[in-house]
Amino acid sequence: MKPHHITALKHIAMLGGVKEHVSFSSATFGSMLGVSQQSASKRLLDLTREGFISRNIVARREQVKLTTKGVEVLRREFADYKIIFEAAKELTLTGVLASGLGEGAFYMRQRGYKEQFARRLGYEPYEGTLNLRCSGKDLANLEVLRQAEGIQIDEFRSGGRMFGGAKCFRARMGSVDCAVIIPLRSHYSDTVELISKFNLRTRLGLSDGDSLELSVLL
Amino acid sequence: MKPHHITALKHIAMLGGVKEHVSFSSATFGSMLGVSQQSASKRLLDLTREGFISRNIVARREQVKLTTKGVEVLRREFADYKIIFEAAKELTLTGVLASGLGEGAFYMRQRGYKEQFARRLGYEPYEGTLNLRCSGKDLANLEVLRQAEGIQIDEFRSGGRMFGGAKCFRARMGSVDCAVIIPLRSHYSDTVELISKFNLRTRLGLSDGDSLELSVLL
DNA sequence: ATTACTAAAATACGAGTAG
DNA sequence: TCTACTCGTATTTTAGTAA
Repeated sequence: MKPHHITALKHIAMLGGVKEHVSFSSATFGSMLGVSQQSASKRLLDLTREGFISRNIVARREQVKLTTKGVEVLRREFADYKIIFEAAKELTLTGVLASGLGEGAFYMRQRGYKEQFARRLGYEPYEGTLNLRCSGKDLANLEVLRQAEGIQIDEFRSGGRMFGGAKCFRARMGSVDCAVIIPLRSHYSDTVELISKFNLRTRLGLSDGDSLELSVLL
Repeated sequence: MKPHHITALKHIAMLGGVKEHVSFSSATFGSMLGVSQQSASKRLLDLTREGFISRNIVARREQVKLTTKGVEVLRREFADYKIIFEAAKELTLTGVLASGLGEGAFYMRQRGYKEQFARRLGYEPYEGTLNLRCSGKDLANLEVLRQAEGIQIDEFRSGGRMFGGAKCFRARMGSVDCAVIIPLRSHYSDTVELISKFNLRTRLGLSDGDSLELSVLL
């Protein structure tokens, strides 16, 4: 991703291209970026080809909107600036408790993970995870976590397959300690997994759809 | 300011170059930016020449820190992203009441300003201003205001001199309506002026050094 | 080890212009 | 009008290398 492509995306976003299709001519766009109509046109072509924006050229007017991939790029940038200027040691993440697939429990039963969590977090987590689904402003905070270092959990091999690495962050939900897990080699997701020494669901009386707020240590 | 220079500044900032001198080789810097050592070296030369960073090359290790001008560039970028993702209609600005130079009152007595404020804000402001000095996180919010459109106050000529244009934003301090004024053609400042229908100083019993919080409408 | 010069290669740019 | 092509020029990049 080249700097001038990020700048171009940013300008489209500032016109409202994150939420809806926006219209502008390539000449106008050029003067926003401080380049010629021709270069602006090329930027739009490049961004389209690489899947960062979608275009509908209807009649005269051109309609441009950022794709999810395009928005992601900007969210990542935003997260960088948050780290620079808000260098917070703590971050509040809110989201909705999503129904798990029981998958989390499978992973948490693996010795390779169990041992690492025990060693790095100081406790052996309950065999099960909560899924926290974030939206809006919290997606940007999630991005801050993705950029941040966190506590490393290494990948390992067991039973003939690989179990991927992850990083985790200590957090508190109410008065209960827990940890946020972010898989290392995964594509973008609006959902993170929470683990804790306890069965958070029963201990805090949670059910799917509940709104959760946690403060995460960076 | 070229996009790749902004990216370079951002990376220096992420290493901590906003607050203190940081060390890294041009080769390391190059791999951070995804360019060669030679290009990274050139970036550092360019940024130095243009006054965005200061360098001390002592012995082997190089010390780099962003200048005020450099930090400003990034704050402006950050403000853009805030506008994109936080598209807030309202913004909270906090700061400290700074002693005015009496200058504000001079300007507020000018008919050219008085009339425009009366027309655009719906009231004729008290002849005097408060100076609000911002710091830290609020400087970024100030930058959001500078990027935002606001209510235009046009420049005018009177008594053989020009009075510059400005933009203002409706705001509330506690339960009192007021407005934040941002001069259009001025260099960076951490201080904004507040006007109101009332003498805010006496009405709210304010004195220099008091901490103020206002919610500003964008 | 470094940084940064020179020169050649690669890339980006915009004028002209077609569709 | 508009977008986006070609193509000559300008800028940027990097390899090689000096200090």
